[in-house]
Amino acid sequence: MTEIRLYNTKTRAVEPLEPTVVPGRVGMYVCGPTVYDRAHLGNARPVVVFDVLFRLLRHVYGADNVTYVRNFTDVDDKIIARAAETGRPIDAITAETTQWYLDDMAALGALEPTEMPRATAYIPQMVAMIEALIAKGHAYAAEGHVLFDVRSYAEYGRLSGRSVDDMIAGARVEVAPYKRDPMDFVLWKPSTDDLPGWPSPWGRGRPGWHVECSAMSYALLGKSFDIHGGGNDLMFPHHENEIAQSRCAHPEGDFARIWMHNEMLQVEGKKMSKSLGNFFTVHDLRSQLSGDVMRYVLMSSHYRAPLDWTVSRVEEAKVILSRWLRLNDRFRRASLDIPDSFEPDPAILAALADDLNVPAAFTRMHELTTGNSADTEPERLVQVVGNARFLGFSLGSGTGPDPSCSLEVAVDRVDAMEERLSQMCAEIDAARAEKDFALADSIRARLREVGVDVLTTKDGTRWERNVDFDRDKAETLV
RNA sequence: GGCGAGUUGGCGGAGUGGUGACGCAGCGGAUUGCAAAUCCGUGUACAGGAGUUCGAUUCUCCUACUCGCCUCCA
Repeated sequence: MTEIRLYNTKTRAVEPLEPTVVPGRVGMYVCGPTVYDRAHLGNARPVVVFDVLFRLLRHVYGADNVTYVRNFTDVDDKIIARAAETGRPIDAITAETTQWYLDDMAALGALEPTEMPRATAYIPQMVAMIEALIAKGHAYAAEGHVLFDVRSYAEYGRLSGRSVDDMIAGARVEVAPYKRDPMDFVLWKPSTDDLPGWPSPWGRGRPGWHVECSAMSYALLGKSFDIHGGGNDLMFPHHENEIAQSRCAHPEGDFARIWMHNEMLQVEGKKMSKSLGNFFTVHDLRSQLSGDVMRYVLMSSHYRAPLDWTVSRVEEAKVILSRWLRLNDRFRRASLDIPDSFEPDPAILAALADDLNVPAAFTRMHELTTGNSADTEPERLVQVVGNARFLGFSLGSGTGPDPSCSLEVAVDRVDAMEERLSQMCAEIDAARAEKDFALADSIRARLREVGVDVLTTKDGTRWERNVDFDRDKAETLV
């Protein structure tokens, strides 16, 4: 069995994944979105990173032996603020945003996690956890709030390498009169009648930011599980607080054994922000780029290194994806299939198992997709398409500015369109035979326009889609 | 101020104690009506300094610079 090695933030070292909580089974929790707005590119990075890991885990341990939990935080002050701004009900905002998120992440080729719990469905579990923390002397109620007592947990700050005293010295903490220590954080806060709230021993209120993840991971994965992931900006305070809550509420468990953090995404060398005008949502980009191109860019540097999203990288990704797509067209033309027994390339598996070295996996893809190997064409095409799919690329089934339509619908539409494309290639051949190059070029230009490459071969003209293929435009040729 | 990450050829980006991936771009060639695609060929890179070593881009220290977190954030 492939040994998977992962960098553990907790120990600052790469270590083997040893699924021993439940032997042979892996539990993974990744912090999901707070649903109040469209997912941006930065939100997409961890989704893709942990999707690659999820795919690897499913391959190594078997799909039924991997539980991947990614939550939706649907109670939060940002959501309340959004409701106030727009005058819309909170439920409508969270439901809509949740669906947007699922659509956008699917476009990026991300598999749905095994479990996608919503925070509001776990309020009783949160209350129970808070009660346990109070009972064990790790939390206290004050003025309708319940706060976690950071001084009661000696290891507080260990994950992020900070000490409580240092952080207080940093002095950028909110000092509320009801806090025993400035670093204490809120587990529960009171809600006025106009705010979302649930009954609790401390009055009507709502959970603080961090408890939901502790409560949901405990409910779905238990007191110990293998992997916890998220962006490295969550390391402090979010993950630190999760650890404190979970370890104090369930001291008999380990909570997460391996902590993984992806580095931040930047845009053209700067932090993505609305004020800099370099802020992009996945939804925005989907009108210009295929999900595969976005996925490729997001996978093109190691997850623990910063990723700079730039125009030139997008262009480079298009070149690569076009090549893969052309090979995929040949694969389809040859009526090939990926056999059930298909095994991903050993070099790709080894690269991914080595702390998700996706760039090294791409190197192998480059070897498979370039160079002269005409004598092994069918085999090679199966390798290319099989491995690309393993890495989460849809190769055309989701390509084009409208990747959202279902595969089944797409197949029928594509068949009629493909016939037309072949017909146009025949027209080019006829024109060239009569040396009517102007006509041949004009037909070629029309094909290019919809994102189809025209290949001049000894056996006549052929078409292959490139990454700019636009299904809707191609339909107009029929 | 505290904590952390990083600095590899024009660009992107792996990796290694012993002449140094891979991709994009460029250049040359094949092919082509011209292209595109494809194929073949082509690269004086490891921030600076000191040290360890037979030998360092790879280990150690220092300097410079960049970036992130410490506040909502993936």
